[in-house]
Amino acid sequence: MDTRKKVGTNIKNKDLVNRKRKQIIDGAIKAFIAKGFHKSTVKDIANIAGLSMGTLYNYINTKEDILYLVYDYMTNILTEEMERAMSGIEDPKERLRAALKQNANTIYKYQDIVRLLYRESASHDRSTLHTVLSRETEYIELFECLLRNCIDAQHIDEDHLKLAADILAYMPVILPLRSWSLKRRFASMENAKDLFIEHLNKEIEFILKKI
Amino acid sequence: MDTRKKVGTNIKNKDLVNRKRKQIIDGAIKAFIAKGFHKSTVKDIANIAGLSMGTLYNYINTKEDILYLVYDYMTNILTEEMERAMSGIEDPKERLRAALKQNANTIYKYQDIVRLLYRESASHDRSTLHTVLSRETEYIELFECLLRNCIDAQHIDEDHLKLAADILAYMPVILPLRSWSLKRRFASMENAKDLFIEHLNKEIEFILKKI
Amino acid sequence: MDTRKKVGTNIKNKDLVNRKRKQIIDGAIKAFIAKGFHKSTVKDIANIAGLSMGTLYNYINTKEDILYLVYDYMTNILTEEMERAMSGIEDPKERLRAALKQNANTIYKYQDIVRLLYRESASHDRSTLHTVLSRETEYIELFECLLRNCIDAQHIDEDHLKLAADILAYMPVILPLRSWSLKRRFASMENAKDLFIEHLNKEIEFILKKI
Amino acid sequence: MDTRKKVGTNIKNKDLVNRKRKQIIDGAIKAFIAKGFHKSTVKDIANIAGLSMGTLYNYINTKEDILYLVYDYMTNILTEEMERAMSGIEDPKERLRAALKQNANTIYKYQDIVRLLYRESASHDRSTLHTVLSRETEYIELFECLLRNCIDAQHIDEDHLKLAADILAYMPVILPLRSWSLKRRFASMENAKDLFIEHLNKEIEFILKKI
DNA sequence: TATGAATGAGTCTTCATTCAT
DNA sequence: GATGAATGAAGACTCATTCAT
Repeated sequence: MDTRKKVGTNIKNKDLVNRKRKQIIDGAIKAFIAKGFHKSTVKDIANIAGLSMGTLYNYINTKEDILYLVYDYMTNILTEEMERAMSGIEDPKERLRAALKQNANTIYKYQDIVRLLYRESASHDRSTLHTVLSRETEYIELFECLLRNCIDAQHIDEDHLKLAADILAYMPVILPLRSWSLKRRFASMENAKDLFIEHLNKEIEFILKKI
Repeated sequence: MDTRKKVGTNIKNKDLVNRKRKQIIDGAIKAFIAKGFHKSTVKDIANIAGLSMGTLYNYINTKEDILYLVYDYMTNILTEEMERAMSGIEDPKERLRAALKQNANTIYKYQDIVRLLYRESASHDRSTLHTVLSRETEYIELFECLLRNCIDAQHIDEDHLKLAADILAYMPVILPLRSWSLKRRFASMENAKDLFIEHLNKEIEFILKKI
Repeated sequence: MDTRKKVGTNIKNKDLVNRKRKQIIDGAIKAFIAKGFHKSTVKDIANIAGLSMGTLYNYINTKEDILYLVYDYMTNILTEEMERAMSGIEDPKERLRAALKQNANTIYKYQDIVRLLYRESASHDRSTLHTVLSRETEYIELFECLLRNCIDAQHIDEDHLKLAADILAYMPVILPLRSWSLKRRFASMENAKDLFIEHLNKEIEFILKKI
Repeated sequence: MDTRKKVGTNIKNKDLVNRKRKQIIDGAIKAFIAKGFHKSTVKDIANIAGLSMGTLYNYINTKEDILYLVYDYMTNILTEEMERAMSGIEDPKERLRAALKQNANTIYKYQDIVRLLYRESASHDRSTLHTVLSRETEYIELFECLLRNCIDAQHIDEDHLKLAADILAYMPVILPLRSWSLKRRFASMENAKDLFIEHLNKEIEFILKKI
């Protein structure tokens, strides 16, 4: 599975590429959050990123590349934060707990970006979309693996295990996707998030029993 | 709260408006599923709907109106199907079960449209977005009401009740939003859906205990 | 010179045609004054006139016909009012005075329409434009004739006579064309008009001497 | 009073903006004279100006901006030519004479543009129209000032002074607005213009006496 | 490498006119 | 004669991408 995609550039200096791309990503996130992908023009993005159009296009090939850079950036954060949260923990159940909690927290912290990426998932071109979906599956399988380690191998019901992984990985996305109603129905978004993590903890217990 | 929006038209004959709009909705759904909202031109939509551009514009004011018509259509289906599923059932718990099951089944049946509407939710103009989000909240409150009837009034923890409603209403959306990975990770989408509904049933039990 | 133009119609009944056309003219004037010729749609005009589009088009062939109907209506008023004002007056100088005064007063009274017709004079189609300009010349020649009767035939300087006619016919158009600044620079438009007519009277004297 | 309007542009290089706008103005004048403002498409204008549509739109925001650019161009010419004509002249009456003569000559020289601007004055958007009318008033006040200097302050009748300014500023517009009939009624347009200026000279004398 | 002006295909929307009922 | 729905050509404007400097 090809779960990475190379974005083309004219520039030789790798370091420079990384620095400028970070600038592009930051600008794009601001632009996309403000206006969405389609309503943000490449010029908007360049302006917010503090680059000229020509320079911007030295580091990408198409507007869609920018969306992918943001996607890649966010996915890396999610993965890294989760690994950081689990590092040093040995107990499988504790690892699972730590991973899920961190996952929810990261999604909450970056909710604007996550919401954006979900909404704009149809804006990737066909080949990028494949990469994105593959990477999503990879991410779910990570939870599947964590779950598997918590259960006696003989008793595993594969289907239930997979569904559990899917559901656990997916649920925190409620925070960005329903933030509007959550904000209105709870004291604050923070409050909703805390209640949700509390619920998630019980859910883990419940789910492990059912597999 | 204004949870409906009137779409403007030049046409006086109300019946005709309804008939033609159904045609527009059907065409738009096909077009949007094939290419997404932005990549579908108004001409595409008109052609697929079997109308001329001029005629199409006699029944709407802007391209975004078309998206709203689709949204309205789908929301009505969800509500009506749910009401149909509960009709005749008295027991609160059975009503809840029936509603949730039907909700999941409808979302599954119309997964292409639901996925579409989630993805294009950023394409509504500001005022329409407000309508859409208000209506979503209204929908969640419906589940809140169903849950409330299952629980002894004295023991209700309002926050947990609300969160439960949010989660239950939201969970089936996993079917359209993660269909790609579900398809790949399970025998079939149908299979994933059945497993999911099975899980949902247990989840109800679990959640009712926790409130 | 063809100083009239026939506007086509499907309708046989002449009386009906006249009645409906008056309705169209009234509606069109309201529409044109409010939005100008180009920004008024045929539908606007039909609505204001209290007709359906289909009916409207039974009495005209093109949108430009409507403008011509208004033009024709206004030109007839100008001519008739002037004739009425002169009727019974024998003395050439008095006839001239009466004509010029009435001309200014009519232009003032219908300033919105006159302004409109001047502004939209480029909107007539080529052949209609010819009619309009011919009719304008005819109108100026009317003043030429009135002037001629005031002067001893032997002393007439043809060029000065013609210029005098042009200027006298043209000057009152200052009222609609500069109404904006006149309103701001004088106590009222009415006041500006009175001053103007006063000036015109002296001007006649002055001009007659110079010819 | 805000008698200038800034037209928006994407281009940073001010010099370039001025050069390209002159090109646009020249092209627009040709197009508008040939077909009028409404019948000239933006593409027509761009083509005649030797620009691509995209480039054209880098120097303006709307089609109406083009009309305003032409208006601004013509108004500047009128003002500058008049100032040039008066420069070095001290005697108030001679200054007035020089100004009025130059005004008539400039209007005659640019009669196509002046006619155009009068006809299309309704095509400006609301806020631009205000600018245009304010600037017109400013222009009239210039004549008012010149007249005032010719008269003994004690004897000034303000109303007559203002009306005189209005009339003198307005009269030469007869040349473009009635050019069609003037051409037909006089040996040539040139001839009509000369007769008109001769008349204007006598008119000045007459008017100064009456104030 | 950086810049920003140039490009023109592509899109939404309008509206004068026609025509079936 | 009256109605109003249907039509589609036409036009203003946008914007991703390129390229000369």
